[in-house]
Amino acid sequence: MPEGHTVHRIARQFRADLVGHALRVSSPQGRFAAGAARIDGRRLESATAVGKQLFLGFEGGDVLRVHLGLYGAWDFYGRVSPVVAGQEARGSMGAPRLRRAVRMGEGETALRGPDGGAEDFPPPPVGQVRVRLAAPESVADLRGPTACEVIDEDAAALVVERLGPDPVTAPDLRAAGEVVVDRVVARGVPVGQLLMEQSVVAGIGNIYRAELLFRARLDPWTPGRHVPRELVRAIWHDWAVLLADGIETGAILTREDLDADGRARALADPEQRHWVYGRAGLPCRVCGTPVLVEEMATRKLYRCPVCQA
DNA sequence: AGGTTATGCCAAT
DNA sequence: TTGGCCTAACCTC
Repeated sequence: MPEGHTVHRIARQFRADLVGHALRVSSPQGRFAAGAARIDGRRLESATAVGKQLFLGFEGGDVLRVHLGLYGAWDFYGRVSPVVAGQEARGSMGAPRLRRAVRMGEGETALRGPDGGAEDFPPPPVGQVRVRLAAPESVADLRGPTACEVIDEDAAALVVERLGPDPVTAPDLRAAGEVVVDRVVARGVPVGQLLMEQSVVAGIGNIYRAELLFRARLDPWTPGRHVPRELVRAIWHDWAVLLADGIETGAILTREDLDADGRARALADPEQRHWVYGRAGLPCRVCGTPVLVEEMATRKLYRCPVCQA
């Protein structure tokens, strides 16, 4: 269940271990057989993330576009290089998975199953694998995506055009922020809903939405046009900060009140990572008022009714 | 074994 | 606004 930070980490993993190699592309599950055949044997030239979308550019111009949706994930096997300096590599990215990466040698990892037994390489596909991308030393398996298709470069550019700015890919952070401000204040829709609209700003999901609004002490139900431009600007820059941190750590940790030790504890314990997300009924960490959970456009919305008044 | 839930999004109504 | 997609973990029974 990825928000923007996960997809950027996946793009990094591809750049570290698969870009530059001719890939064997298959669809063990069978549902993507035609698409796989189209790019099988070609060299992977690029891997880029914009918002929650991943674009894998192949020799010849075709692009594999992948969106993980609610429960998609990539599993990496074989050589799984650290994505962030000094950080152990992980074998699974996306929805929570039982399998975990285990260090094997200099920057090398292999996956172990729940039984702890090492698997051989390349491992037989387990379960519903939509696509397997295989380089000589590294394999990436995709399961449960909401979108997985081969398109040409023009179509890929069109998808990106329809997305709002992403702090990682925006050429000018400040200018991109003004685009987001204009799009938010032009609408009467609640700001909590607008932050989740990928055409307004790309990459924010339900957790970052709840946490950004708490950090801004802003009521999610405030209509976009009633939010001061300066406050939208601040939220955009805060999003850039949280996204960069999420890419580094691989976790959504939004508690700016924690010191280094507190951060380390929160990274190990998901219950300590957030201000309000997933804390319905628990006391607000600032004022003690029970955190509210409501529905907003079919998604759960968490907020403190006192701090975010 | 079966039901529920999830960090998402689209088409149909 | 509703239902569907699609996968796996995490309950409860």
